Amino acid sequence: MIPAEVIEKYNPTKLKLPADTFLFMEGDLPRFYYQIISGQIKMININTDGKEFMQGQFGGGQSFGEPPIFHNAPYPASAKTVGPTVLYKLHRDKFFQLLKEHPDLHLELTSILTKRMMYKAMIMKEMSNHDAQHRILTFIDYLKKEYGTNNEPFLVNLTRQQLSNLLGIRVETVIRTVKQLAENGEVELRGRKIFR
Amino acid sequence: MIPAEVIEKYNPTKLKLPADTFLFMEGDLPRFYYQIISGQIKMININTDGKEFMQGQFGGGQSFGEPPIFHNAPYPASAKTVGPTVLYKLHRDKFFQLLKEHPDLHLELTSILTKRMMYKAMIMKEMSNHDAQHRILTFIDYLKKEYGTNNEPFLVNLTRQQLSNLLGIRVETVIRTVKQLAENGEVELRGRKIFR
DNA sequence: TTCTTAATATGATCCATGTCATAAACTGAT
DNA sequence: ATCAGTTTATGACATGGATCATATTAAGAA
Repeated sequence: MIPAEVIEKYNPTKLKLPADTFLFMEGDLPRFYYQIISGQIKMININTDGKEFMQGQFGGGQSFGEPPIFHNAPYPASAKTVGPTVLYKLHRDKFFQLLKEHPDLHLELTSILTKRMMYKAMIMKEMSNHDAQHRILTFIDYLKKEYGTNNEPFLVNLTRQQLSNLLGIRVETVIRTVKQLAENGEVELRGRKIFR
Repeated sequence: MIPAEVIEKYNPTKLKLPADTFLFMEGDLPRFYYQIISGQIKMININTDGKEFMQGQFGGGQSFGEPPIFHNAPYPASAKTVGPTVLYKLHRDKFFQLLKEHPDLHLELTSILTKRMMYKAMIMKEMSNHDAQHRILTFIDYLKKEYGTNNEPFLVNLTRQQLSNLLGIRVETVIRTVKQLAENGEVELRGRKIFR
């Protein structure tokens, strides 16, 4: 999001992390702005019973975990690398300075944050709807609208396990519900891949 | 949020609405920035079965419904007045101009948006936790931390119906669960009022 | 005050999803 | 090619919250 040549003027640290490593934990206080150079980060909550709920996932060029920086509030979720990941780590003070000196980038950040808010609003709405078919279908439609091209059958490039983590539904339920959706003709299964 | 003297330089309209009036509906495209002068607005989703889920509620001085403006995306929820409400209505183009000309207010907006994001993250986490007691208790603790003073017993100034709408739990369940929480000693009931 | 509406309350019943167990299919690493 | 870990799959069963019905209490309007 922040161009490399800009962020590097503010003396960020570069961080290299192996796969499946926690960068920070839910409850930690934020001190840095993070931006991914390569790799992926997921923000997750772990329930009391050890089940994972994914708040979001971010890849190359994307930043994450900004909201608590603005309030010195504890992180609402933990950040974990998905694969080997390299990222910029910029102290919050410098981050604020950067925003101040680059109004255009500040506006871009606002744009990104509002997009994530709309995503969260959608998920919350679906979660308040206790119908698994509806939840999964709406989510797939969101993905299609967001990442799909034209009217081609759209490949849902997520495992059932991931859908489970993203929607807060148990994986067995996802498996059975996807099967139902295929029987209804709402989605198409090619092998195990889900299309819509 | 935006001081009256600033916003008025951008020629906003003033809108007076009676109670229980929809300002815009889920799915509508956004054209204006809204800021409440007096009264209250709630942002809600209505499920297929007519049940209401509240995304947020806003009062005097607060703005709402900004995220879609940044993307020309449909509102993820409807806005409805709670009581008689007066608000500023500013065209999006002028709103962006205002942000550009007032970096301090832009930063304040970012701060407000990130706070709401953290709220949503918390609710999502709780919603992925299928335990009613936990959900209600965590929510009350959030309110206490946010609005409570010191260590005084904190009055949860919401009806069980409102808790139901905010958490996506049926009102009967809220009633029964609050009763359980009182029996556990987790909350105190004075009459029907909930304290913690 | 009276009327109307919303909130609270409680019991009975239902059912979709969670839970648990087990196994096969797949994937990636060594 | 082999092994370990993950994903998908399926059945049996349990259960917490949803639903439905009904009644009481409280709050706000006329």
